[in-house]
Amino acid sequence: MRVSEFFLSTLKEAPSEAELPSHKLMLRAGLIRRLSSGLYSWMPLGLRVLRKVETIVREEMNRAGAIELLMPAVQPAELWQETKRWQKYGPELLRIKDRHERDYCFGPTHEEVITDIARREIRSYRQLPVNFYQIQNKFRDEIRPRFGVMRAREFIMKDAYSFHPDQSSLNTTYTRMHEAYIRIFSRLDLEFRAVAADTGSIGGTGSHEFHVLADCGEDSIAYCPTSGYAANIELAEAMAVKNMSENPSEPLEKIATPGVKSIEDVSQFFKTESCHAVKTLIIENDHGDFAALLLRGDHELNEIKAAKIPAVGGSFRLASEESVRKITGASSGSLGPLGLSIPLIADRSVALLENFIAGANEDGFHYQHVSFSRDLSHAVIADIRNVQEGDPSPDCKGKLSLCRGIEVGHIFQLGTRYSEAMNATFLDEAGQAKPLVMGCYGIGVSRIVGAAIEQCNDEKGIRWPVAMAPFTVAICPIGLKKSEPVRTATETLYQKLTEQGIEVLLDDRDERPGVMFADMELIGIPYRVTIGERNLGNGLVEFMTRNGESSELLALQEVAGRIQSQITQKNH
RNA sequence: CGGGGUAUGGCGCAGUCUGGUAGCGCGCUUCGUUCGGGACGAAGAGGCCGCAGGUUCGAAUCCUGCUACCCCGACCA
Repeated sequence: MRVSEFFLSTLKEAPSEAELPSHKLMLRAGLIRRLSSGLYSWMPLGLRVLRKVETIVREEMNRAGAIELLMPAVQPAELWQETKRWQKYGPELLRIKDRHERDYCFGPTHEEVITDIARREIRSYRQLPVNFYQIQNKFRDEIRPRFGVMRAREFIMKDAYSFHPDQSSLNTTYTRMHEAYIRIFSRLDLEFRAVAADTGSIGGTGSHEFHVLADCGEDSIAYCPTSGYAANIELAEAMAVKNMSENPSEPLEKIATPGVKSIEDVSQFFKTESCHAVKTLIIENDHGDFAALLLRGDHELNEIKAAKIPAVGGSFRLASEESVRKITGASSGSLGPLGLSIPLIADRSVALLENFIAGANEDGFHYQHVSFSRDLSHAVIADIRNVQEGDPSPDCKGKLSLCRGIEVGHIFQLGTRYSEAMNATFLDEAGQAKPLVMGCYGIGVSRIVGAAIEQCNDEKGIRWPVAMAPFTVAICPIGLKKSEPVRTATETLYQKLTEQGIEVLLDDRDERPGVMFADMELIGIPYRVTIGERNLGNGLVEFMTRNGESSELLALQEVAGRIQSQITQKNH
């Protein structure tokens, strides 16, 4: 491709809408342009990258035995009503009406549509297992779209749905998809991690997420370098941890603590560490039931874990100040577990405490020397906190570390949740109708592009992994208009590389070298060949890699071979 | 949804407090000189100052309402 026949649109300064390095670079390099909040056009250069990602995803899905199809983006409300998700999915579901006032939505995901296809098409166990996938635009009306293409409202997703006669067949496909995902992110040359995950609102029996590691990631990942354990912090099991400095229990004592409210105040007042205090959270669930959650002062509540405790009863929020007063007789800041008549749920680490401080449920008073075993033996003990750096790994083989990740893939074992709701059955060998067992597997294709830049950039711009670069090599001829030898050498090389199937971007603009170099570096082309009269006199051209590791003079005839060997080297 | 901020040419910004013919840098067009790391000179093009009302002889500027976009938050009693 010649720049004169392509469309490059680079900016020296990033538009003020962008904050994140990857977002700024995508705008500066002219990969995307914003239409509206969370809506982006893919410009020609960006589309080439997107297609690269799509191609790798498609190849690996095909290799893993999945079959491509394409479903409508707009879906009728009736299907969503069958699974009750028309109500449950909430405001993220973009609902639209047609001219007859009939309800539709723009699909945020396609379980309903694919299950509808399956119940019409699949009759016999002989047709199973089968795994369908598509690469398609989705729309999710995010609370707060941000980071450009990374949390856009309209985005491109690869979604696959598998159907099985039984769980063991699902397990086989699930494992195969897990392997396919590892191949995909490895081929894309990204630093990533597969982690055990919460199944969230989609539900089901097992789930893994794939995260591209980056500090700006919106997810926290807990992993154990020694055992290989890795899980989303939402799921990672928090083991009970004991305070080393714990003293044997002393008699309960009520202390006047005027103005002492937060855990920080408490530890200052009592001149101790926050791990010797317990915080009491009064929560209210969707049915109006209250409960008290007990956490060590230095620990954080994990809402997802807590919502699964029967005594909590599903999703919840902190109780209002009035409710808190009605239940405890005190205002927040003096709350404690003693004497409460609502269910008590204590974190595992709280249950080991023998000498802690807690509010007295009387404004301006705290207890010290509370003993869990003596005073709170009636409480439910559960894992309701987030793991912390240094916590023991759940497999007892090391200590956990934390890092941030961008979720680019998620696989689920769905079971029969959708097939039962939509009556999607097949006949087994005995002629019995059974619900189809399902799995689903998503990859955020457009998000991968942003995540890759977040991971691969420097002060000059993007540094694409070869696998997703819009072009593999840039040719920058110096004095193309003036110099006959430069022109001849440039055309010869361009022809040769093109014939070899290498994707070349020839900068045939009549620009000064600095402009060409800066642009090619900004848009992140992995290799660059500079052709100028200075070296051409000796039959040489300059070959350079984007990472700056090497810059060398090669004979013109050597270039194609060198690039070819660099690429194959990369693929191993 | 709560809090904060912004809106002036394609991009980045000044001008608003203190009302009086809309400016700077980059980019763009033309010509000339340059040409191995974002050149220089000259001449140009391009703006409903987010939208709607109001105040005023006069509004980018003051007042009211709206819209769009960005950031933080929606765990810590």
